[in-house]
Amino acid sequence: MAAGLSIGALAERTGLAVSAIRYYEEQGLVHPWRNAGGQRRFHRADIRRLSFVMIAQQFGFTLPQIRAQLDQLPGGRTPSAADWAKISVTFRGHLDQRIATLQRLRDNLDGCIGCGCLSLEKCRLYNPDDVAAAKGTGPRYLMGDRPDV
Amino acid sequence: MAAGLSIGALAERTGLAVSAIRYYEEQGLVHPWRNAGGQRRFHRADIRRLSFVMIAQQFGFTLPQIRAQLDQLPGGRTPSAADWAKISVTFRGHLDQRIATLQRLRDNLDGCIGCGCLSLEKCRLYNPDDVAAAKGTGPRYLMGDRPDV
DNA sequence: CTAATTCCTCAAGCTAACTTGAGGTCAAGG
DNA sequence: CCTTGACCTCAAGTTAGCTTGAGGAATTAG
Repeated sequence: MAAGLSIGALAERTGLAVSAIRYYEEQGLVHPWRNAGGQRRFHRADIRRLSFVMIAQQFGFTLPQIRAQLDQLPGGRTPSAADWAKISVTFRGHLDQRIATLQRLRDNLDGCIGCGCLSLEKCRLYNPDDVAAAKGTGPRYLMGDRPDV
Repeated sequence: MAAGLSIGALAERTGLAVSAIRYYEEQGLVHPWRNAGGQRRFHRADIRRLSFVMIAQQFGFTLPQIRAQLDQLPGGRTPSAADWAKISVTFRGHLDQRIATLQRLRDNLDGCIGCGCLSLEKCRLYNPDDVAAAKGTGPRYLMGDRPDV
């Protein structure tokens, strides 16, 4: 024991699939070392790291975005509560933005209910400033509420 | 003229790519007819239909979900303003739900800032009731804020 | 009438975030 | 020591929402 967690143990602690953890390593979200036999060993702090990944995903962040956040954690030592709190504050900001955007959309919708104008050029919903308009040609993944890190 | 819009014309009016419109037809979101030469012809009302699709996507709806909404429009005649307004009301409901969910998440986050507990089992963020917990094995597409039509 | 557009149908490719499978190695219990 | 179970790598498959390309037909402008 105490020689680090195996990938299976980490999977059990986090609820993630083993394959998912391997994938996260590939994406630079965790950095396990290898034991003599070539198997991955993880710090216990990686439980927290992966939990953060799961939460951030629920908030709509992509893995590269999450990686950027995690990269701000100290490299040498185990991250402290204060380190995590700093990241949480950033998070809170993004959350506030998303809520505000949705509320603006809702208000616009309210203005449109009843008028049935949904498709008119004048309609603010049709081309809201909020939403990153026309990425390229089509509406490819333009989900307006993706946090824009 | 007046014999229906060509796919190119519709693309120009909506800002969508021609390929996207063909794809939407395949998904049952629009139902063009064919002219003598086999080319697609669209109703002018389809501009509105496609605009609705774009807006709904910004709200995070999937194409099947959007289709379900559109299928509620009258089949025989051109949808009236009242028909569209009815759909808008449904929309408004989903929006309200999403906003409420995000606000709950934010409140939970506030409770966690400073304590650095992000990964503890006790943390409400770690396993919020709101979020459809563990779909299957991994966190595959569990974005909590997808409207759950 | 002809050349340039536009349109048609497939089939295949793309991105994100993983999963599944094949074929083989390592570790732990009896 | 041997067997079982956990682990390894690498390639390919999955879903959503489209795009791109090939090869060919229809429409339209001059």
